[in-house]
Amino acid sequence: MSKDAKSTAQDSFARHVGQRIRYFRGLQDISLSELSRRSGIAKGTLSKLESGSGNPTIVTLGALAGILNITPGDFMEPRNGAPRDQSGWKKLAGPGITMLFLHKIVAAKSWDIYETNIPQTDAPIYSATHGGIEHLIMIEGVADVGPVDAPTRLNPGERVAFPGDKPHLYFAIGGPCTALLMMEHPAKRA
Amino acid sequence: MSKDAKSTAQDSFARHVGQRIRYFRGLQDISLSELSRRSGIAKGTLSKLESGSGNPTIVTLGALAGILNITPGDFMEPRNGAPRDQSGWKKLAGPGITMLFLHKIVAAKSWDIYETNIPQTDAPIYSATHGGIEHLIMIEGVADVGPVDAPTRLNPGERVAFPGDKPHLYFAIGGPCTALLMMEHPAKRA
DNA sequence: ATAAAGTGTTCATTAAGATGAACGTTCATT
DNA sequence: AATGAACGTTCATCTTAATGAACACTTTAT
Repeated sequence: MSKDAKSTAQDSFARHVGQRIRYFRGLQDISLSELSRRSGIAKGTLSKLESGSGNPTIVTLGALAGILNITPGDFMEPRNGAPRDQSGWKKLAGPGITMLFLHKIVAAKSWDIYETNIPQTDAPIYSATHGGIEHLIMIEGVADVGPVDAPTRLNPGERVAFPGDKPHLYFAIGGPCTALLMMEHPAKRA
Repeated sequence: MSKDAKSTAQDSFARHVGQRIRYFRGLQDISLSELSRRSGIAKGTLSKLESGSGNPTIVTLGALAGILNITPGDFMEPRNGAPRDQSGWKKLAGPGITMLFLHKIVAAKSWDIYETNIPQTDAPIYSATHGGIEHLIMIEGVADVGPVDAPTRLNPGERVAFPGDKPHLYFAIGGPCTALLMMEHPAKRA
C-alpha cells in the first residue's frame, strides 16, 4: 500500500468515525461540551474528532461509547440497525429473513433475543422450525405475523406470540420490516 | 471517575483487545512478524499491543483488521451472546432496579434494548425519567408495571407499554423479576 | 556445527493524539 | 443594550502511540 493510499484510507476512516460520533451524540441530544464533561474527553479532542481530522484511541472511543450507551465497535460499523455485513447475521427458514443474535437470558426459561429483518415479498414466508414460543415485537414497518390460520397485523410497537413449532408466517406489508424476536425455550441447563 | 479507576478500566480494555488480536492472528496461523509485514504496523507496536500494554489507534486496528479479514469492531466486541460481566450494568431511578444495555436499533424510531432486573420491594418503585415510550416484556417473575394510575399485572411473556416521562411504577410480586425493556425514542436525524 | 532466516521483545527516537485555556458566537436573561 | 452562560473551535503544550533498529532466542538447511 502506497503512502498516499494509506493516508486517504486513514482520512476516510477518520471522517467516518467522526460522523458516527456526532450522529450518536445527536441522537441523545447531548452537546459537545456536555459529552466532553461526562466522558472526560477534552472538548478540543472531541471537536477535532467530529470534524474528521483525528485518529482516536480505543480508550477514547471506549469512554465515549460508555456515555452514549453503545459499543466502541458501533463507531466503526458502517451502519447500526441496518443490516450489518456477513458477521453475525444468519439466514432463517424461508427466503430472505435474516436474524442477528443479540443476547441470551437464562432464567426459569431460556430466552434468545434477535434483531430480525423481514423483506418485502409477493407471498407470505412460511416457517415451522423452532421448539419454543416466539415473541415478535415490530420495530419498523407493518407485517402479518403468526399462526397460518390466525396471523396478526403488527404495527410498530405491537407484539405477537405463538408456538414456533406450529406452522406460521411472516408477510411484510408495504415494505421491509425490522423487528425484535425473542425465542423462549425451556431452560435445558443452568 | 478517579484516575486509578480510569487506569484500571483502560488496562482491562487494552488487555482484552490485545488478546483478541493474538486470537485472530492465531486463527490464521500468521506470525507476529508476518502480520507486521503485511499490515505495515511495526513489530514493536504489535508486540506491545498483544501483551496488553497498549492503546491502539483506530487506524492501527483498521490496518490489522484488513489483513485479518475482520472489522475493527471485532477486536472490541466481547463474543456475541456471551454473558457480559457486571461492568455494563447501570442503576436506574428508584432503589435497586438495574439495567444492562444490550443493543440499539436505529430505524424510523430509535430503540434502546435493556435486560432489566426488578428487585422485590416492600413498596412500588416509582420512576418518571425517560423521554420516549417504554416497552417491557416480562421474562421471569410477576410484577405490576405501568402508569401509577393504571399499572398492569405482568406474567412471564406478557408485555406493557407506556410513556416513560409520565409517572410510572415497578412492583415485583413474590420475588425479583427479570424483564426485557425497550426504550423507544424519536430518531432525531437521519 | 554452523550459518541463515525465522521468531517475539526491548528501547531511544519521532510523530501525533489528548489536554486545557483562550477565543469568537449565539442565545436567554436582566 | 448589557450581562451571563452556554455553545463549538483553535492552538501551544504535554503525553504517549508508533516507529525501526538492536537484541536474544529458536528452527531449518547447509
